[in-house]
This record gives sequence, structure tokens and C-alpha cells, in this order.
Amino acid sequence: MRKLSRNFFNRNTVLVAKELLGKYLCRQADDKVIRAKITETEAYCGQEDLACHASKGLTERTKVMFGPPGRAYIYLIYGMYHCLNVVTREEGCPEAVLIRGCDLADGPGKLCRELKIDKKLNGIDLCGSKELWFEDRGERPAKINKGKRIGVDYAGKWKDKLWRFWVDS
DNA sequence: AGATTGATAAGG
DNA sequence: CTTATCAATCTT
Repeated sequence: MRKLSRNFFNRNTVLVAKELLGKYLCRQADDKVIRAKITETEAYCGQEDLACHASKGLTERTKVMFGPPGRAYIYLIYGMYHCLNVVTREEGCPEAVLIRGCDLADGPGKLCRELKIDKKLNGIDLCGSKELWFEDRGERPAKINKGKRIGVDYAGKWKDKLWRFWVDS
């Protein structure tokens, strides 16, 4: 069992998205620790990627993505669901991996509800927090599937990028 | 297929 | 200030 450190996230975003599969997302809340195995991720790569929120530039909402790697980018979507992302690459390079699903819940909204994740955790350091972190428990997925990202039809030529990854359940 | 829901970014 | 849009989900 090994906690994922900052240098794990300070790398190519698509690579990090793939390697996060099979890792565990750990959440401490209400004196209990929840461990969820990650089964689905998506990569969002910088200002050029029109599907990435950071394509609009540095704003109040996206500034976490411009910060150092290993931090949590959490936001509210459709007024009711939270989505959890991990910032990758060095400071100033706005890229992130969306955690889309785990063994306890499928879908980013349900995942955050299950793990009690909301905007209060936006921007926290996942490498130094006792509330939310990642663990490598030595498990490696046998097979990684890849496909187009979901819900990004507005993103022009970027919508067909094969930047969604998942493992069979 | 339709309803839900509120933060966010952009425009006046 | 107003308005359109949205990395989703549940119900029909």
C-alpha cells in the first residue's frame, strides 16, 4: 500500500488517467475511511482542448487547474452533481483527470455523492490531505478499454479524442 | 425523451 | 444586472 505522491501527477495527463485505473480513492469523513477502486477516468488536456474547462482561460472556477499537480478540482455540474478531478502537469499547465467511476458508484455525480465530496474540498492537496487521497494497493487492471469522452459534443475536433479509459467490472 | 438544478461565464 | 450553457442523473 502506497500513497500516490505529487510526482505521480506531474506527468502526461493521458498517462496519469490510464494509471489511475485500479488505484484507490480514499476518503475520510465522519471518522470512517472509505476506499473506492477507480474504474473509469477521462483526461482533459489544457487550454487547447475545447472540452476542458480551462479552454476559457484562467477564471475563478478553473484556477485550480492552473495550479500545481495533485490538487483536487471539484465543481458543480447541472446544478446538482459534483465532479472530482485531479490536477496534473506542472503549475501553469491546466490539465486534469476526471474520476468518472469506481467500484462503489458509476458516474462522476454518484461517485461524489457516495464519497461525500463537494465544493468544500475544491483545491485541497490530495498528496498531503487526511480527508482525500489516492492509494496504490498493488493491483493492476488486466485490460484497459478506451473510447471517446462523454458529454463533450460541443468540443469540435476535440470531442472524438480517445481520452476516456475504463476497466471491465 | 423530459425534468431537474444552480454555479459560472459572457454579454449588455 | 440578465441569460445561456453545462465533464449528469433519475424517471417516464
